[in-house]
Amino acid sequence: MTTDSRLNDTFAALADPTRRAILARLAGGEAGVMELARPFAMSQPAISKHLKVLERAGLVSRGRRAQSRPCRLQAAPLREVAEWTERYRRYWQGRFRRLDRYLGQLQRQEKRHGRKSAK
Amino acid sequence: MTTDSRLNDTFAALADPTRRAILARLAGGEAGVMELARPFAMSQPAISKHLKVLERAGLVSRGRRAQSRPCRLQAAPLREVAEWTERYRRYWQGRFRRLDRYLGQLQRQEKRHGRKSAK
DNA sequence: GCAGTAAAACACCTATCGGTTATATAACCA
DNA sequence: TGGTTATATAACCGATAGGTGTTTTACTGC
Repeated sequence: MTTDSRLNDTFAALADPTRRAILARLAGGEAGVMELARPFAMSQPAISKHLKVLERAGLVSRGRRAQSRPCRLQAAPLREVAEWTERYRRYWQGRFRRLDRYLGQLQRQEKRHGRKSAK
Repeated sequence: MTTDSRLNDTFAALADPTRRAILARLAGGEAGVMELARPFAMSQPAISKHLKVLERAGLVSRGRRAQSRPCRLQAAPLREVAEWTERYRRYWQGRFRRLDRYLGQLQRQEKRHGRKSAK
């Protein structure tokens, strides 16, 4: 498993709002499937599937505690996401002013004699 | 468009290695579709589709320059990703030692009188 | 052993994804 | 005009994602 292929799974897992909400909930402590499912208008099997996706991505791990199989957050893959994103930080920060001005210029040109207003 | 729904598109766009490679290439400066397609064993329409996904996510914008429609990186959505990820930083860093010990304990218990070895 | 409960597994459906080939469009050049 | 180049669009395809309802499995407590 390369970092790159792990990023595939991680990003894919994070692309669903239900799954992000589950992670947010788990940030407050471990929880069982029923408990995780409660806030959602969704069946228990659906939540189990989401959990499996999160588990494959290494974002949650599971234990056993009576009949419950509590999930807990595993944040390591998020570190990889943060590291990947970091490489682009300078592009959204105020550096590259010269480039920004140039690009802004292009954009204005485009607007001026370009698209006739998309809806 | 809420931040949350934008994150859906952004994460989904980033979940594909071809698209991440395109972004990496664009970090070095703008490029046309043909140029972006060259390194991949993939047809030009496939690349155009990937670009449309990136464009919908606001990660690239496009100009016009003779017959070419040069793409350039728009990093703003990546900032949102970074900000979202940041909320979990403490979970992958060395803090929460107390919690970690507790969880490790649970895990050991689980191993001791748990699953009879899964395959 | 039996009843109850949490979760998983199974079978199924539909929509979307990621690719293809073929064709259309748009801008430039002769 | 007609040809060339760059890109987009359309139609199609197989695989997978994300749901559903129903059925098992695994554990607990009597």
